[in-house]
Amino acid sequence: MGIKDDAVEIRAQGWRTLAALHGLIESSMEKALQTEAKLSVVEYTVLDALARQDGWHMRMQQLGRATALSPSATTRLVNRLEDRGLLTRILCADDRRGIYTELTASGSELLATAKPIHDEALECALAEAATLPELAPLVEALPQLHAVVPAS
Amino acid sequence: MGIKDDAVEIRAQGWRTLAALHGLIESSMEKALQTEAKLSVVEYTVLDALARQDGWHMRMQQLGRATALSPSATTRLVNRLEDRGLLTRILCADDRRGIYTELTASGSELLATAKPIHDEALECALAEAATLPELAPLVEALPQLHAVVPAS
DNA sequence: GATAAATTGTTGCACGCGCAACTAACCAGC
DNA sequence: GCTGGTTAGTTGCGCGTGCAACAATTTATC
Repeated sequence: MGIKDDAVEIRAQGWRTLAALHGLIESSMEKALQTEAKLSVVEYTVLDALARQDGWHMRMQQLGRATALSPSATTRLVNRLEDRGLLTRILCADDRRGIYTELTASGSELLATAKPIHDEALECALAEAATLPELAPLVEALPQLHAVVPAS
Repeated sequence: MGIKDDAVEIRAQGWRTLAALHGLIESSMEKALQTEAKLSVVEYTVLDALARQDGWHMRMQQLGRATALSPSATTRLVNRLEDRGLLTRILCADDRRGIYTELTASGSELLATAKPIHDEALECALAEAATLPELAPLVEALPQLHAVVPAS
């Protein structure tokens, strides 16, 4: 039974580390994006996700899953961004319940100016986290997750 | 310059994975703890952190850092838990600005009943995440972070 | 084709959060 | 001891979020 308890404790420890690093990055990135681009982290996430689809449309539900947000929060998030002219709703023809969203020109423009801010805040937060002994292992493990397969 | 861009993109990818996994775990654990123990995730985190100090006292500020919460949120979080009789404020004598918090008996009791719920929700969420190809690598990397050094 | 069931997205409401401004207590320097 | 500056914790306020209930559309069953 000791072995099983160990597994539980190891998972809990990993989760605490994950949550701590997430909180550190998110809060510092939130401030940077908010003051320099008038964007919250989730708003940036949406713009970035839409841009990454590149011409492909995303439904509200996919947006909700990509941001871990409830349907209602997704609705209002899209409302805010639409009111600012950063994206547009597109009723899709084959399923009239569904709603696609698409970046506008000023949306991709704002994303382009926000990306360097996002990237720098991320690098900065990771550097700070690397100095904390309980977070350093996770910081070092992150880049190795999606290791590039050496070109053949 | 391509190399530097790669590093930025790899960091961003790691951050997206981290955020996605965090959101998945947090939202599923939130529901479990909320319905079965009337506790939010942060509230559980506080009780757990206090219990882990085991007799040692924590200041509000430390609590705020442990939960990545603002000072005001920390105050109200402690208020809620104190109103429910789960912890008590203790004015500390040598610095009369500082406030220590301590688990009450019913606080540790509730924590004891909530821990299995927390652990099971975590295991369940990790299992689900392991089935998603973009999250699986991080799920597998987590337990290895604080690897036990083989006894010499 | 009509009805039931499931799915998609939107609104009313209460609640927890961060920011800014504030009070209280400590800590220089003199 | 008193003044200026810093730190710890608390409140007012606006805002974003989840939950539950809802309207609109699709899909299944007969």
